[in-house]
Amino acid sequence: MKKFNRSNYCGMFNVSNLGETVTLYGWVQKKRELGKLIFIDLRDRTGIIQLALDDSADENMFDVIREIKSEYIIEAKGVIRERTAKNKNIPTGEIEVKLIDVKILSEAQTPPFEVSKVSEVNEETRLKYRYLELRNPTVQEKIIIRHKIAKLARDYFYEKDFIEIETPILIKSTPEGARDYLVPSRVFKGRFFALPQSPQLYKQISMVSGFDRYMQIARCFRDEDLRADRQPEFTQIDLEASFVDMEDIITLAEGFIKKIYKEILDVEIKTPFRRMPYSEAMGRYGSDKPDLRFGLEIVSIEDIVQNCEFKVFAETVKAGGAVKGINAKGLSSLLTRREIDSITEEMKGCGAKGLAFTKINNDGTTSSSYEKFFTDDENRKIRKEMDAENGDVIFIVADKSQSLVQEILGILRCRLAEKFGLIKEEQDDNGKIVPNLLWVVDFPLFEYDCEEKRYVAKHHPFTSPIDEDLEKLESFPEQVRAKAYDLVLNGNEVGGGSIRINDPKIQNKMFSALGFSEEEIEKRFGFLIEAFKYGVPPHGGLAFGFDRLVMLMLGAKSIREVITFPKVASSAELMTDSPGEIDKNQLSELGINLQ
RNA sequence: GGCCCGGUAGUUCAGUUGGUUAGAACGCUAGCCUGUCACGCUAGAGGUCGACGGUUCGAGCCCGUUUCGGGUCGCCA
Repeated sequence: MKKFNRSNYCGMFNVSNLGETVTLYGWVQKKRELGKLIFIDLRDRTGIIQLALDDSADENMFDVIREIKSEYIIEAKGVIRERTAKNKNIPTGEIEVKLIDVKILSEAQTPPFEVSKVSEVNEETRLKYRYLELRNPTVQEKIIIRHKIAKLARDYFYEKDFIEIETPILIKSTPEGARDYLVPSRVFKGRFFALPQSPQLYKQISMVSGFDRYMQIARCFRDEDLRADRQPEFTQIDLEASFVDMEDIITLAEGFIKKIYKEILDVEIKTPFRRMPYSEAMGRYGSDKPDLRFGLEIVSIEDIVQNCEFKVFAETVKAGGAVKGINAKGLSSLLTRREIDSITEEMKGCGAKGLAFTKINNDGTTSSSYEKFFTDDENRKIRKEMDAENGDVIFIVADKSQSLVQEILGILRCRLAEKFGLIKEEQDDNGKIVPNLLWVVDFPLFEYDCEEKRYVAKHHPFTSPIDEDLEKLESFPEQVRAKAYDLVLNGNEVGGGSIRINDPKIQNKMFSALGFSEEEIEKRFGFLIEAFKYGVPPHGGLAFGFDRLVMLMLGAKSIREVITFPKVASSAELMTDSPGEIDKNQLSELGINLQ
């Protein structure tokens, strides 16, 4: 057996290598047999190169080549030569390798689908054979770009003197926020570790320790239901720094986003990014992560309808509720009655009591679910307020909950934009699509939890209030704004953080506003409070949702595309069939008895 | 937990008002083929129509249940 050494990767050769004798390793993408002339497309992670065998080769070579099938892994030795017939569709299409020797390194069963055609295959099948799907260059490229962004993150933050610190995966459960994944303790029967939802407390402790600037590409876990952009385990680019304010963190983050877009996509992003207070985002777009690439802003019509004959609207306003709408500009010809009905049903599914509409056709005729209850004057005013003209469709939602009305209209505007292609992408000077970036700021510090009947931290309990709102912390907690900031990219939350509390008095007020007892504080966060007693620098940080960021940069439809081994909606992993069953001995060792 | 969509050869799909033996393409197998690159030609194998139950003389098709996958609302400090 000859000892071969790899010359280079398949995709790295071109006409400058003519005449070179090379040794290649790769996967057989395709074999084309034309009698005594045989071609093989050999694939590795850099591309494809054609191997050629003609009757100048000896009979043994033909015997080996005839054995070779799709996805066999081979070692091929040959000479680079110019092709007789060139293929302009592939980068190596000018050249081919005239085979001198070939060896099968691994045979392969016929794969359940063709690696080159994975885009046509059902996702369930692809995920079961994820390793085959990942052989596809387009699929593989996303994982490689993910790697490149991770490298850029390390380069960028290392350069700025951030220290990468690993924090534990087995931690203490602090049941606030998302559901924890739990890990039973063998030694302490009946007690459990939790997997971190984020390294939040550890990164703050590392500030107490004086590391000053922390970064970690951290795996996080949340036992909640999945979405197209949400997995139960995901990765954050996690940051924390001491002696900084919100502006420092925002500038730092903007520099990072600018860098990765430039390096990966050659897109020029302008800084600073736009900022918008939470109240404005909710009021105009019905979302704390508004997509500003299209209009359809929310319009309030409480003033117009408060004294109208239509009781649903008038009484809602009298009860302190909201009546608001959006104008689906120019969509009347696309929004058939059936379409409107189906949208109405969908909005009901989101919690709307109903969805009132007025469709103004291009010829000026209208159909409306509510105009008959209003005077001509009132209808005129509503249309004027909505800026409605021929070709438009007005949608109105009424509810005693202001925020529900906003949120429903927020969902509606996104659905309409998506369905009817209303999104207008901005381009940079080179015609490349620029993402729409936005900081949402001035978040409320608290939000009221109807189920628990108490205030809960909107961000987390260590988020600092805005200085000027401090005095309201006890009197009007719902009015207190936080030094928190979320980064929104094309209507997706891709990062968020805050300046933390480092004054024990404020922290205590925060806890009491949250209704925590002394014992609860001690039990949940005792170690952090204790640590802070020994001195804590002013600090704050931010975490980017790494998977989501990669997904959006690559225009992927699902976060699963940028995670090498993702989970499906039920949170199962199809390739390994996890979670798996545990045998009785393992369970009894842990002191666990299943019902 | 709610709502919506889907499951038919290995893969992607078609399958008429419910009616004989469920089709096509790609892939696969065998044979032929010296410039292919979506190679071509010939022949062939391959199906518990997701599962269970019901209606019917008869079910891939209708009904119910269930399972798996996708989307979404709730949820995700």
